[in-house]
Amino acid sequence: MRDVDLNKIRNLQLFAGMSDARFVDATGGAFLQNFPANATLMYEGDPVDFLYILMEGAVELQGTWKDKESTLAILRPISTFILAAVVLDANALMSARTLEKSQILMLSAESLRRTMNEDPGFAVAVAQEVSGCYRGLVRSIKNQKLRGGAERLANYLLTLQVRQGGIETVTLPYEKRTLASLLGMTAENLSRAFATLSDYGVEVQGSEVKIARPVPLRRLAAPSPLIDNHMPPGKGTTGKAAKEMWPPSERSCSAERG
Amino acid sequence: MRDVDLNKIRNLQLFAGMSDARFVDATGGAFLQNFPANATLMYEGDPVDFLYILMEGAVELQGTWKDKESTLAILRPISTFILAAVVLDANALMSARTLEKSQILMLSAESLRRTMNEDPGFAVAVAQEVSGCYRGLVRSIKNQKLRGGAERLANYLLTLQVRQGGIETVTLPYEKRTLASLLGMTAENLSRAFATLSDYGVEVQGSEVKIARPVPLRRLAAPSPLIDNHMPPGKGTTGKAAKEMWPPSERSCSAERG
DNA sequence: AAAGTCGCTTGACATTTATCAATTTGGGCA
DNA sequence: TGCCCAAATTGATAAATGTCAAGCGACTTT
Repeated sequence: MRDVDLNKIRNLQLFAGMSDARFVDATGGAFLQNFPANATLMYEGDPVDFLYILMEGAVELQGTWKDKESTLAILRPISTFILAAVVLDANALMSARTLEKSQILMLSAESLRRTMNEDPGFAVAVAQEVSGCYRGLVRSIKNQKLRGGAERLANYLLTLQVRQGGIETVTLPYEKRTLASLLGMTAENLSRAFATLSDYGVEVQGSEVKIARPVPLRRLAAPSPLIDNHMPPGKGTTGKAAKEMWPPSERSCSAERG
Repeated sequence: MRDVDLNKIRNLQLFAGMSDARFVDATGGAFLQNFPANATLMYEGDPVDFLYILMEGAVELQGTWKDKESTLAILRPISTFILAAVVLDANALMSARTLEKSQILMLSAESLRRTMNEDPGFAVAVAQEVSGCYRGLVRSIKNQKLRGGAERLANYLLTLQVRQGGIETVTLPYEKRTLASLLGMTAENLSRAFATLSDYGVEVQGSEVKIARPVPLRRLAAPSPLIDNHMPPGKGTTGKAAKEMWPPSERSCSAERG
């Protein structure tokens, strides 16, 4: 295990408050693994022996039922995954596969559970990280149940725009069929949703999407901080918990209750 | 604060490993509140100052967007809610309202966060509880994205049957329009979904639903432990974490990978 | 008991989404 | 460069779901 790799995760919120000695102990059996694109890391139902931390590349979490499958989330570095299963020593509920060549750090689940019991700060950090993931899923369900296809796409584009620094032309970070599955629709319907958004100034060319008229697009999308996380880039790259702590909790929102 | 009430939550997994002294400290500012049916406890977007624990009654968690609303979960005693927001000191992402006359215990969020930092066992218990909630949401999203309306209803009925002890005739625990929203459909479509299931031996009379021919219904529903939690009643009433620890993690599920 | 309310159901219709088939596009590779 | 394959798009059609309106039935209120 190269020190340079461990140092990257040393800065994660998850390990922030930990003493060096305990960090070395917790990451003792860790190893860094390289995977090609489209490698399945784990099938849903599998027992979970490791916490995975994506260092480079991209990982898709998906669910399957009766020959159907759906993408539940797509992760970018640096992200942990299947943390909840590690905490509960339970089987995975989602499959995980790489979308690109990826570098993934694997930490012993058992060591981490032991460390949780020995290091109060670490247990708190884990609780925070899982809480962040939980809130991400709440957003995802609301997005899915309350919005139609074109609305989900419009909001996806606006969120992407924020994450890419607010520029006019955003770049889709993965294939359209993957995006379609993430947005809960077929590839065909994604094409049609893009066509619908052309009335709102969305111009597509390959993976480049120009948001020519943001105002009408925004009116259609109606993004909400209670569904969409528009955290600016660079603010919270150290975990899902940090993403959910932005913006700082505000008092008295009664004016917006409608 | 009556001791008899505190004793009920003393037995929760969440407070299991805690010393009596610290328990008294953590629950210091707690109070038990009675609410009528249809009382809104919290609007989405509100700052969260308390952890809520439902002692009696029923609570609906719902999300709103653009005049649409959807039920995300319905809780029965004894359940905590908005724990993730408490952990992160963030605003609520869901509204909460009572469906029936309810008794709810409210614990100071700040005290709990302090206790997490002081009591390692408690922090671990919180991490486990949130992990259980997280996995419940993963199941919910898979249910929503992978199944059609009639399939969701069929699985709901089968899960209900297990929870009510395996009897032939189950009782719907709340109004059909609420159930419809929970299942992600309109009340009209729920009626039609019940009509569809009549071909599979489902006979409805008011809130009584007779599952006359379980075998064909099961074939349609195709329940999966990776989506549906068929934990038998009485096994894990002490929190969402316990619900997710059942059944015990099994090694080698490769035969079922398909 | 009559009137009214509310939840549920049913039918007709509109909209959305999925499916199937046929091309077209575009990227990787010899 | 040109070939080849997978991805993306488009059209036609089917299935699922939502919407609107009417009616039924149980319950409450007066």
